Amino acid sequence: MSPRPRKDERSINLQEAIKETAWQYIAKYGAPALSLRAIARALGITAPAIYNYYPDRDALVTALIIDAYTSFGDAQIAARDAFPEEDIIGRLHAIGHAYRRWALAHPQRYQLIFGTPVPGYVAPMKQVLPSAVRAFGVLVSVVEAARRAGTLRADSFPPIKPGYEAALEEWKRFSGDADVLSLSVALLIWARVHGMVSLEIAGSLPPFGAGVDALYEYEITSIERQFFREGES
Amino acid sequence: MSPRPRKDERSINLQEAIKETAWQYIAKYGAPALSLRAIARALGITAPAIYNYYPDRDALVTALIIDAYTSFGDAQIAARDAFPEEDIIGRLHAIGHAYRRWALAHPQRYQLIFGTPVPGYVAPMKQVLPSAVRAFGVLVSVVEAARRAGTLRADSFPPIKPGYEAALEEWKRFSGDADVLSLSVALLIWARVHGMVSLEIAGSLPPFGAGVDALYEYEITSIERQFFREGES
DNA sequence: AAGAAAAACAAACGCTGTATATTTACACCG
DNA sequence: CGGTGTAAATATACAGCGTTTGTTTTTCTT
Repeated sequence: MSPRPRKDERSINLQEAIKETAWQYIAKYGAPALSLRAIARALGITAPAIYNYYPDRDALVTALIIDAYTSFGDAQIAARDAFPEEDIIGRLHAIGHAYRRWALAHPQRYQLIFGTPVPGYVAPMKQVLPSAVRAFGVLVSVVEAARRAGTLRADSFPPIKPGYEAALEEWKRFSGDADVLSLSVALLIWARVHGMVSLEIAGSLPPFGAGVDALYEYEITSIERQFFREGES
Repeated sequence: MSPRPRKDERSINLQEAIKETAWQYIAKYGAPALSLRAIARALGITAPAIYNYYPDRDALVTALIIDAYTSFGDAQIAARDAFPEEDIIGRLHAIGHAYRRWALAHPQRYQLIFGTPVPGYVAPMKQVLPSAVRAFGVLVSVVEAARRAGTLRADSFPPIKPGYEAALEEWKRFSGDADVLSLSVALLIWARVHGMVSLEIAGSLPPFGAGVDALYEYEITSIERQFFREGES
């Protein structure tokens, strides 16, 4: 009846060790090649033993995705907080470049998050959403700060259909009770950045070489010019 | 010594039938779940028989991707040619919406093209590039037409590093010998459109409902306003 | 008719995720 | 201190996968 904690050291370590080994394999051979048996082999255990820590492969993938989102969010939070609260353009710039830098540094993680890396897998929103919202809430918070400061240039922004406030509760919690407008603008910015980064990671871009840097920088500043007024300093 | 054409009817039919069945399976269960054995089962043949038509699964996937690109390109060409050559904004608008319409109508094909749908698969550029270039050459051609007409607003566009002309030969063939500037602008537009569409298809967008339509329309017109001057009519 | 080549097949190999049943080892309680 | 319950790891097994190999059937050319 009473849940009996075992030695607890090895157990928890194994749970983490499984994820760690999984990351190594993903980094080496790509996310879709993830194999429970290979992980078990590397850890010196048998494949079914993993089922003591994750009910099935999808659960492991979910855990990996959450970890990836957390790392992704950390990177963006750090980038944002490197600039003072009032320097909205500075924060935006930093976030945009941190986004690409993280994605290029961990392309497999990025594809694990946004791609369809595993055959039958669909991410369970309930578990993933919090960490995802935390990561994208960073951008939302800065946009919202601009809106509050009156430097958000979004007069002609299309009115988004109402009636989905409930679904966005979680977003608001992590982004300082952002307005729906800020959320929409952030969404569009996110889409632009994701578009370029995902194409670059997938190798779908022509061999522009170092030119991609310039193109990305141009896109970031385009976004800033389109949506943000200079703050009165 | 002499290559002997067989009855040719059944053979070619089977080659096409394999692709057709593959599409049905992809539509039903998604691209990553593609299985040679399942295809063979549906066709009433054995799995190794497929190897007479495609050397391995990757070759089949490549053929499918090329077909998808062709269909994708057809849709964009049709959209463009529905407007007269001088109506550049009209053509851009049509292409943009045709892009999303095709992607939403064939999400699996879209992910097959841009995602990493099959475990160990990497698309062989040599075979895929022509059909890919044909599809994106449509946008490039319209941007180039604007440049020639003097309505392309890209003064502040970043200078892309030179030295990659050779790699872009193919692009030029399909886009009316487009200038490098047109190519770069088209690339940025493509990235923006792809960003929003890919997020929508992946289900990563919040449940904006019909609001996505408005958001997409806004993004399209934003692109037009940023990069294109009204033609003197 | 004879020979060559293409197409299909049957069987097998090694791999995968997963289910089941069994053994081992630890933690607690009387 | 010994018994007991539970968690963790195991061995075994199943069905499915892509692919290889060797063999047989079919079909066309000469």
